[in-house]
Parts: sequence; structure tokens; C-alpha cells
Amino acid sequence: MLNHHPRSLDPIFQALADPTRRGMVARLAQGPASVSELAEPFDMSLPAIVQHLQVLETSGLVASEKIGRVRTCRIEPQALLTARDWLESQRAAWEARFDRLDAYLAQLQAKEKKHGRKRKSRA
Amino acid sequence: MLNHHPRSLDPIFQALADPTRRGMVARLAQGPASVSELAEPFDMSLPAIVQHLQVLETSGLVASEKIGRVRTCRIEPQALLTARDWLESQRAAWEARFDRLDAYLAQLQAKEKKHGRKRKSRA
DNA sequence: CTGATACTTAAGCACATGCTTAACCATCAC
DNA sequence: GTGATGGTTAAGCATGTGCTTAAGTATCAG
Repeated sequence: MLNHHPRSLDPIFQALADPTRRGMVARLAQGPASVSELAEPFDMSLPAIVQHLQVLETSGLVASEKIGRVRTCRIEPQALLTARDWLESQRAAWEARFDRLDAYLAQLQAKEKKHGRKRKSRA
Repeated sequence: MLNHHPRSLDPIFQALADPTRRGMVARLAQGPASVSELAEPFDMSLPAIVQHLQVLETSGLVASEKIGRVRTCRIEPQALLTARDWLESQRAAWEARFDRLDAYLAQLQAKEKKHGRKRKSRA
């Protein structure tokens, strides 16, 4: 059984629930960038950008390292995978139940065609 | 080119950034449920549950219909897919850049050796 | 050294979020 | 009708979020 409710998903989804932070993630998916490079597309003060960056780092989606006076940020793909896998497992669960329902309905119809009386008992 | 920053991702990720709401999504992935059924696993007042449900509905992750006095909720798989696909596209972008970097490094190494054989550096 | 660059820290503020309790409304069973 | 069931609405409150400006630190360029 998969672990469906790890608390670590909280900060990941929280971090992704903001267009500025998603923009940063998308930028970093193309390769590492400095803080100012990350800030450039956004009409926002640098402290605001740094705060977004802290949210991303705390969530584990981004890591960074300071060399000289430049902080270089890179994406942390494992956190991305953690979120994607949770979503995928939910989708898969939904589809499995959909398929079971579908099979059940097909069976119902098949039996009705033949005899119109016999029914499977399982729900 | 895919549209990477639709605003509709905001409420979806926001909705998923809470363990109670993820629990409800996981429950609904197994099949429809009433409000009280959804509330049952959580140590929380019913109005709180209904508020979480509203967040899920506004995000498009869940839909519901009231029949008699019972509101039946079901998952809305398209919203789940929207979120999953964004994550997957970021992961894919990261991997593509990783592969390009890898190829570049391999090429560098080949040139350095002048006559050296090609090597895979990503075992 | 001097000044510019690249952040960093601190404080403050408006608004959003996640609960609560109390009261209310609409079925359904009898 | 009465009462129980399932849900809804309203109000309030503590805490969190997303910015801002102002001021500070550390490095590099000359």
C-alpha cells in the first residue's frame, strides 16, 4: 500500500500554489540560475523574490548554494516527483474504480441480453 | 508550445496543500461519497469540512450534487490531470536539459582524449 | 581605499486561511 | 404534526501569506 498522506506534500503543493513560484520552478527546470536572474521576469521587489525562494527551498523543490556574492539555485527533481506521484496514484485509483464499474455494467448488460433475470451479487 | 502558467493551477495546488483536503480527494478517488461520509475520518466540525469541500469545488477537483438532503461528491479527474501534467512537463524539461548537459560533457571528454572511446557518464 | 553589485534582514501591513460555535433550513421517518 | 438527520449560513478569531520599504552585509572591480 502506498503512503497516501505524507505531511511533506503540504509544503510542496503550498509552494506550487503561486504563479511566481511556479514560474521560478519552470525557469529552474531549464537549468540553474542566480537570484537576480530568477527575479528578472517578475515585477516585484528582490526581498519578495527571496521570500518566494525560501518557500521553495523549505518545500524541498529548490536548493541553492552561495558562491562569492552570488547564490545559485537549482531544481530538486525528487520533490517534483513526490508531488507528481501522489497525483498519479490518485488518478490511477480513480481509473481502477472506473474500470471496475465499467466491467460491472458490461456484465450486467450481457446477462440481461441473455436471460434478463440472473444478476451478480457483488456490489 | 505548452502554456506553462495557467492561473487555474493556483486554486488546484492551493486545494491540494492541505492534508484534510488531500484525504478527501483520496477518498473520492475510490468513489463518490456524501458530505458526512467524507467528514467521518476527520476530527473536525462539519462546517469546517464543508469549507474544505468548497475549496475543492472551486478548484475544480471535486463536483457535487444534492439529492434530497444528501449531497453526493465525486472527483473531477481532469483537474487532477491538469496538475499532474504541469509537474510532468517540468520534470521532462529538467531531464531534457540534464541529457543535453550529459551529451555535452561526453563530447568534451571525447575531445580531450582526442582518440578516446565514447563513454556513458550516466550509469 | 571607494563604489557598485548581489543579496539579506527587519519591520510592518492588508488580506487570506482554517478553524470554531451558534443558529438555521430542508428533508425523511413516524 | 414531532423529532431526528444531513447539511448550510453567519460571525468571529488566531495565525499565515504576500507583498512593501528601509537599512544592512559581503564581495568584487578598479
